[in-house]
Amino acid sequence: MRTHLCGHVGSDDIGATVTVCGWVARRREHGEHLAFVDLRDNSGVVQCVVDGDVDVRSEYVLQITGTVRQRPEGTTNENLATGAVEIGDCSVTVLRRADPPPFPVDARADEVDETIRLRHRYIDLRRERMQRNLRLRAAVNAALRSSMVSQGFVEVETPMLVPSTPEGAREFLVPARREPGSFYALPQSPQLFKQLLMVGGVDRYFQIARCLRDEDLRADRQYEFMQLDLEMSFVNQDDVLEAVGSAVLDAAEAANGERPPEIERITWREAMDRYGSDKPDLRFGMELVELTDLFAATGFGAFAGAEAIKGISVAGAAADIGRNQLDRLTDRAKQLGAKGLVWMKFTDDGIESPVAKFLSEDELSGIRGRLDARSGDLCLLVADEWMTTCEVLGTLRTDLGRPPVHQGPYRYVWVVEFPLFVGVDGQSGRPKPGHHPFTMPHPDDVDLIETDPLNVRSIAYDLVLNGWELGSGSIRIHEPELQRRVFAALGIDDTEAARRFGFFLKPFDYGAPPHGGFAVGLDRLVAILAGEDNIREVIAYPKTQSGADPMTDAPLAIAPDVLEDLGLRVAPPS
RNA sequence: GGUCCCGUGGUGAAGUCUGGAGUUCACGCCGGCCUGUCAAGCCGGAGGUCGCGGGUUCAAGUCCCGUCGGGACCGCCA
Repeated sequence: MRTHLCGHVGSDDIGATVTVCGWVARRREHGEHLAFVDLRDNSGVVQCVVDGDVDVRSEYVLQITGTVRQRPEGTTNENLATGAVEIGDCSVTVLRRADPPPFPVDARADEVDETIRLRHRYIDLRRERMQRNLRLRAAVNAALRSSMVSQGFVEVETPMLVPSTPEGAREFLVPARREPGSFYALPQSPQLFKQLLMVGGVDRYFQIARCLRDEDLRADRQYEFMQLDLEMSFVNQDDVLEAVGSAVLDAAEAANGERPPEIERITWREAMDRYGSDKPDLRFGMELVELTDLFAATGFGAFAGAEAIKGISVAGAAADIGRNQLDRLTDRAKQLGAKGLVWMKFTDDGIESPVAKFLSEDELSGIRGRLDARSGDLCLLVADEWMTTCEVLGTLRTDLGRPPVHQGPYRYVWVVEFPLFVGVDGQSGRPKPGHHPFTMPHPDDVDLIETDPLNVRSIAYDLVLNGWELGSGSIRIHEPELQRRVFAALGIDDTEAARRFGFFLKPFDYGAPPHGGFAVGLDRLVAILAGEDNIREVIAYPKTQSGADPMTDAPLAIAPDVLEDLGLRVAPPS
């Protein structure tokens, strides 16, 4: 139907007769003898000069045949890739008339209510931004797949109808028609299948896998999302990081034409200490500063005996942040679990702070020195348990200092040595698994499993980019004795383990190789590479925060006879 | 489950704090004029349940209560 794509018509084609197809992006009519039609397809826009009486409206679908020619002197359009030429002497075929679109099909739609964009997503997708994002996503996808294949990974598909397991995220359930009352679950990840592929001798598995979790949606979370999922046998942590890292850097290079530097590493403890987050954004400073030792003998009650006292310095913020905002920061700190927030403004006149009078000269000068505070800086201090102090200041750090996601540079970082257990279950009093219960403990800490579980590190690691968690993985336990000890710490005895994980662990007895793996969140990776701060912008048909699709109106009520067939009955609303 | 913000012709906004006629601006749409424009220009026109329901008031887009929808965040996401 066509000889050229609109965006590809150029000076090389001058004199040629071409046929292009596309949508009317804009038209400019100059009476009965002259009109300009900007025709758009996925490659861009080209100006066509048509007779004035052709009935052509916005978004009509046209086939245009004409002759490419240089534009007359002084009429070239620098803002258009094809702006040096135009298609003249056009004959126009209207392939489909179109109603006026509900919103402008150009950059102005960036300001349009997202519900309206999603209701008419097929129109939204015509826009350059959406086309660019979809293509970037496809390029990242292709690069990841190519990288994995070249590294010897085998692409294996795993089922979408899987057994329900009580662990982890809430699952979507699918009724089993042939067995009323029984259900499949949609996989929250291919976790158990990929580990069993290792038992099955696949050695190196990968999949660009769809995962489904029935948890509340966020800017970086959808019910359905994609992961580059992988698992490897006979490997240690370095082998996994190397494989994942080169795939991700290959993809980043494919997306932006520039290969990021090697990915640096930081331990979980250092990330918490310095950035107050297990997903540190390394693009900016404002690091947390250790102050605990300054107050070993303090007379200030709020600081006395605190496990950790830390501070951050917000350069030049003393004048900008008023009392009102400081109160809000204090509220925020309390919401996050801190007992309070101490602020200090360092000015030419000295120190302004509600607690200055409780602190000694040495303490004040110590704070100022450690935080390297200059006149005009605002310092925020928290004294609490170590974890709380770190997390609260880490959140305030990003609240106050974080650049927009599209602002470079890209700072990839591995966060390693996550704790094996995090926190304590309120009911059982037992520690809770940090990653999942099959995660390998750090070899140096194995003896602490029984004596000091909360200080056991694990061979679990995250990949972080500009403060977003891109993915996580671990080396898995493959020996039954070690697995038994970890289960014991979690309060799971042999009977319980067999009941809950038997289908998964029994195969290991037939010969599980040492193995480990990783999963990269594809939507997040693509969003950041595309400069979007919301993964919906890189998903063709995303759902709203309440899980609805304004285009199809899913989810919908189901007819009673269909439910009957599945052996289901809907309970009346309570 | 919770906190905060938003909802006004097809689209984006102003109007809401401090109640007084559906008022205004830009884009789009319809009609007319126009032979070199380019997010064309000029002239004219149409288009509204101010998300929905209730309340206060002589009077509600505006104040109060509820509800629905959207967004950001907390919880949740082993």
